[in-house]
Amino acid sequence: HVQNFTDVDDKIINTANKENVQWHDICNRYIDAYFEVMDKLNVRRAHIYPRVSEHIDDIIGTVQGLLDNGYAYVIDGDVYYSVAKFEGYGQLSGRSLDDMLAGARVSVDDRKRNPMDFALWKAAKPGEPAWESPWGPGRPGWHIECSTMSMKYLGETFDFHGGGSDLIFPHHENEIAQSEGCTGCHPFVRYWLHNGFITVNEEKMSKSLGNFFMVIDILEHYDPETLRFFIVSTHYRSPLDFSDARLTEAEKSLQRLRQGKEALAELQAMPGAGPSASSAALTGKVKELREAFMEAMRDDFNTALAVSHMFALAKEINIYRAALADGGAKPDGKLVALIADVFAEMCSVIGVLEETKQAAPAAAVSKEDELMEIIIDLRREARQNKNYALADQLRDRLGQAGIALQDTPGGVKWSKQ
RNA sequence: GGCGACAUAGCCAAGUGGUAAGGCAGAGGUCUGCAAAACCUUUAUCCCCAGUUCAAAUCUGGGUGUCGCCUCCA
Repeated sequence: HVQNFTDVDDKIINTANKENVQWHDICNRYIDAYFEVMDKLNVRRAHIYPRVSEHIDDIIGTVQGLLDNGYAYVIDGDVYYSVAKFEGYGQLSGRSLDDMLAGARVSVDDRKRNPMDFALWKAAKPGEPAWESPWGPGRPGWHIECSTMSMKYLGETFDFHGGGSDLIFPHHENEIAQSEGCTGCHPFVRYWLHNGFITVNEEKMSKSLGNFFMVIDILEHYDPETLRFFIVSTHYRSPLDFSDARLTEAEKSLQRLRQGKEALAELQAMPGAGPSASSAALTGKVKELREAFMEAMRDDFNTALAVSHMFALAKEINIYRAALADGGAKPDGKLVALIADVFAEMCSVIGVLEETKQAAPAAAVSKEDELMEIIIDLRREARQNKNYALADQLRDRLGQAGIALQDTPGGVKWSKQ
């Protein structure tokens, strides 16, 4: 699982110039914040996080390959991709070059052979970071990095490529053209996974519309688990409308599963007995629910359907417990163990109500540890208040003192260098 | 204007040919001194019109509505 960071782009450069800091400081700030939030949401880490700035040579290699194969041309230190040369251009987004030109509202750069041609390499401008290349100093275009880095770590063809559905055109379309044009290998990607938008009041959440809010802000009002459950409650391809009412609803739904888990804990605490006719029937039912859950997940990650089987399991637990209470009987020990396994497995797949990780045995906490904890807390608070200057300052000064901070799934860790 | 997606109960949301999962809210019930909490039960014929089929929410055509892409955001 590879997830890349675009740490070279116009917005970063502009922000760095405005704040009079290095562009990579801006990147580190946001990458840190990203990890912090994803960890809270219980999002598992990818295996590799490549950055554009660390793969310039690879990117130059891809551009050169496209030039060699006749898919690209150089103009004044810029390198452009010639879309007309790539036969399958438009296939992913279901539009032809003619369609695009008919509806185009793009201002035409008459140096380009075709209005739809896009930049692979941009000649350097004053005040911008630049790298040497065979075409002069410059920086990568906006699509090439994804082709280069994904293929470097995953191969010329790989199984899944994700991204928002707004990236289908032109970004993913261009990725295909670049990758297949360079390698001659088809397909570049076997399955595309395009997620729907988060909307606010039925409108796409975006920076340009100004109607966005940040996860860190939402987490001031809702548990990370609630937010996660809310997101999972609909299929990933569908749009998801954000509102307090929806989140409150998710919170209540999740509460129902928590109750089921508590009822299960009660059953586990009771002395077990052997199987009975009714427990045999329930055992079959539980196995069916497990299979149905897995089948839903196998079918293009149908989380909404999968979750419904969790509710069904919770209901069975409640009914079983109630029946035992009425009759004063003991639960079937093997059945209870099965239910616990299945429930835990479902929770693990969905990423909610997981068993809290066994806390490390309370080792002697040194004064140093305590102090660092205070500093890390302060930095977290600064970030939450969007005081990034202070947060960065804290990190930098620790760095000067030879102490490195690192984001990990368990929180921020520190180490002496 | 070009291209595409979607339209299911009060709300959210599964379901790609065979008589509509689930959650929230609502209603009824169990429990409780009352109440709350919790649990159980319960609530739709699938935007409109026409067509294909023994059979359609699911396929086809037309209409209406909503959203998205067509931007150096990647």
